[in-house]
Amino acid sequence: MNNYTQMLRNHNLKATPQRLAIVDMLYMHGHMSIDALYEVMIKKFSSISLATIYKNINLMLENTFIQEVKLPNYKSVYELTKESHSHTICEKCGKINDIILDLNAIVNTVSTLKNFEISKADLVLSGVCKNCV
Amino acid sequence: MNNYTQMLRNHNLKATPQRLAIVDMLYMHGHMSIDALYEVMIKKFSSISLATIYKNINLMLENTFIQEVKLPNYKSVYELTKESHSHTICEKCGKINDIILDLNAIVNTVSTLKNFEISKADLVLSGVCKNCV
DNA sequence: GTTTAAAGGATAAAAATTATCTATAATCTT
DNA sequence: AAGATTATAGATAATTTTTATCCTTTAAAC
Ligand SMILES: [Mn+2]
Ligand SMILES: [Mn+2]
Ligand SMILES: [Zn+2]
Ligand SMILES: [Zn+2]
Repeated sequence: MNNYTQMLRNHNLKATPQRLAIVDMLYMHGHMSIDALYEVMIKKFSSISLATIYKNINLMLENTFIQEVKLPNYKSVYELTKESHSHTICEKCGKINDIILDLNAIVNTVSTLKNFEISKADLVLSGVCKNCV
Repeated sequence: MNNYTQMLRNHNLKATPQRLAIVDMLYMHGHMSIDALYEVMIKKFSSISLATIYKNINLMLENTFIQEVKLPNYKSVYELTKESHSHTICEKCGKINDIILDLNAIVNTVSTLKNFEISKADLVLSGVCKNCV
């Protein structure tokens, strides 16, 4: 019994094959839109319903198993929750990459300057990746 | 003839009252969702169609008169294009604020480190504003 | 004022997301 | 291991969001 099975059960969620496959796909592909997820899932479960994808994505979001990443000009993608990080997205090829950046300086500046208690910083850097120049 | 009239005409867009009102509302309110915009517009134009809002928002986005701001847990809001800036959003009251931050250090780091040519940096800081602590 | 091209409003259509319902499968209990 | 219990998958409908179409009106050019 793998750790995602256990993790799901700890939240009173049944470890169904569909659910574990979603987690698996997100683990393998990194960032996936609803459509992309449905496309790969239908190959494994020929009769899976799109509603099942939505229901599970929303459930996993509520339980913070996964995170939504909102991107300029693109549809949202979803990823397994991991260490807080930023994203780059290539405007040419659409490739999304994780990047761990130290935003403490900025966060602290804003906290003191604006008296704003920051709990989360979402940063997306758009541009052109090295493969597309 | 105000400057937005001229600006629209320069892009071969007719300066209709509806269009100018949208610009006006965005100027006054700062950041508005489609729904919020429709709500205030219907007060001025009792028979305005929601389609008109969508059509104009999309048109103005294409012409970069306005920008879309994607926020975690909220619907997108739109604002007049101005100097590049970041946003704070209060998780308690939903208030969105502009904040001008120097992201050059980070942008440069990523550019050289990852060979990624950055054209835009979208940063949203979520937390609790001073009025909501 | 007349012309013409674009835009507004009404409405339908399409796309995206959520809700409902029932059979089934996962987990719990014994 | 068998039976009881409960959540969930899948089918489908409903709702919500966004876009397209069509015709009339209006802004801008002449
Ligand atoms: Mn990521
Ligand atoms: Mn802003
Ligand atoms: Zn690329
Ligand atoms: Zn607040």
